[in-house]
Amino acid sequence: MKLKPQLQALVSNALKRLVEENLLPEIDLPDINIDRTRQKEHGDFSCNIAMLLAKHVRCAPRDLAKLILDRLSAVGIVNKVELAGPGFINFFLTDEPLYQAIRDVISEGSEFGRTDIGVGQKVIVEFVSANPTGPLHVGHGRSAAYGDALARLLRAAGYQVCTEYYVNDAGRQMNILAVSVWLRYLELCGEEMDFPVNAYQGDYVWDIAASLHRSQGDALYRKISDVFVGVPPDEPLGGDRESHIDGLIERAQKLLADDYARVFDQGLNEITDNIRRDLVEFGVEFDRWFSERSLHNSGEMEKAIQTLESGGYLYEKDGAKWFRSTDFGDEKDRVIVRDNGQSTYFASDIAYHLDKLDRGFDRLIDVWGADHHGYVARVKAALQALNADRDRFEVLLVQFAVLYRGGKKLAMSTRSGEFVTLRELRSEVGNDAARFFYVMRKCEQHMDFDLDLARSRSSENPVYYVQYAHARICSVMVQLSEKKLKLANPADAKLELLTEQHEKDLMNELSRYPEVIEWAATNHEPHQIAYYLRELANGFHSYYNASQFLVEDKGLRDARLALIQATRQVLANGLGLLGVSAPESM
RNA sequence: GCCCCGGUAGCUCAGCUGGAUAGAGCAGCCGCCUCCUAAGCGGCAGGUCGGACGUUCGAAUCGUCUCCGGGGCACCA
Repeated sequence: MKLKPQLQALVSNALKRLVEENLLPEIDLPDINIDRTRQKEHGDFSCNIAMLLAKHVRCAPRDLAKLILDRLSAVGIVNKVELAGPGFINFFLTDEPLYQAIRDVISEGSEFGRTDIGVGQKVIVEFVSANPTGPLHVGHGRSAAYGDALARLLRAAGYQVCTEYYVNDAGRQMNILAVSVWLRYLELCGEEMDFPVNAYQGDYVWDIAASLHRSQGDALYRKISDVFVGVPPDEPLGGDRESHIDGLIERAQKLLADDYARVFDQGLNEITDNIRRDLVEFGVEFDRWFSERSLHNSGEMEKAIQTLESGGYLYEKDGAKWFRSTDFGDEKDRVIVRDNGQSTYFASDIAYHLDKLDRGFDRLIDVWGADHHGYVARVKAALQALNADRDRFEVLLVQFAVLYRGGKKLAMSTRSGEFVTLRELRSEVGNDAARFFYVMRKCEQHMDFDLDLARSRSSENPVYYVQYAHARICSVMVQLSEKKLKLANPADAKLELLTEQHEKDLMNELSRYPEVIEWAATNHEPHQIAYYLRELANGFHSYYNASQFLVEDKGLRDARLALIQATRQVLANGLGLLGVSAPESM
């Protein structure tokens, strides 16, 4: 059984006795905090309940602590209890829980650390969901690494987790991509033009146009003079970039008619495939890719709008249909159907989140880029209007990652095609370093991503530190067999032979792992795992430097090997949660 | 102007929902390989926790104000 709940029960029982003895009034007891201590002199765990209650019962904290302390019943794992400082109750434990941790790791293996706080709860985690208008860049990479680690963490905490990528395969941006592809295609056919400012400029557009040209030949060719007929001028000619590109979309749809879908789908499919491959190579696989278009086709979009309409939450203004989101705390009302009859992205977003709720998820978690924070209020507003519990919906905003190379900041912009892609990052620094670096920072923290540091295969690089600990342990086991020695069943090891301080410290770290998972999962903070792993690795490296594992004494040797085997297991489990490999040699 | 995020050691960041003397990595300095991988270990040095006021027995943590940096405020996605 877990340690903290045991100690909580102990304190809780003592408080009940005080109430029975009329030394404490019957009040609502606050949660009893049991914390790991920072310093050894304070024992293993401490409780601050006396200080929290002192004021309510008008009693000096230390006096109250003494009363509680005197009523704590004796429990096997508690060696000693002390009253300390302004009123802390400090628990000193026996070594038994430490040994138990090792036995647990050995018997549970890759399952060690799992907790049950999420059992029975279905949660969907949506992340990345980048528009299929270009390759993933390093910003998406952070969302991918974070979202994936979060999903793994929630699973480890017992939640039933579904991961999903929402594909924006409808809407204006996709039309802009289609036009960009088609214009490049026309250029491949020999036409010349001023490429629109607002079109996608990246080289990948050429690639898509080229494959279109290979498969379709000149079938999609139209005279360039026809294309630009009646289209408002582009920005460089004194016009407006938005109306210019919208005009081109209209012309393309008219001139290509049914063939427009070919161009559109070529762009969509090629980029989506590319994104999917990128993510798979990065170690991120989604349970489902959810198509925005499917919401249009299934009628869910229309249904969502209807529901809002009949609830009286919509009104017409300037030819558009508005949602009264200000009624639910948003700053201003939002358009959901434009005056040209097109529904907005917001409209499909409402339908999408409604769909998630219909699928029976208890909690919806969305991981968005920080630049989307303005959308949180309106989506919550919509869900509330539709009688959904808005608190079941949670958005985690991932702040930007800024790349540095040679101490210089790298500029990025999707539209202009100037960005570092996730693929480039991975090939430069490797998957492991990329994922570890991404996940080392809490998501709401702006991140400076130092490429030189991530790339360096040296001691400066934090990811190797943890991996090295794992590899070192594997290497010890290799040495063991080279010496023709064998480890008996580690479960039978005489752990009481582990008396050195480094050994106790390391065992203590191992016993802490399930608590770290629980904390990290409830707070959606995978970075806690990264920090924990660093501390665990540090505990091991110190031990390694101080003691020899492969000693003559078989009993001691087996005990030490059981300890480092357990350490290896927990390192592997933790790295696995972050999507980082645990190499057997380096 | 309004909203979100950040401001902690030279640099990059943790800091367990308000606790005991604020931590780590890197950079700097000093030590440690006849010994299971030195991608390691130990030590030294380094901080007005942006600032002010407030709440509290107790504040890096909570509240208000303020300064600085990033982002967002579309009939774009």
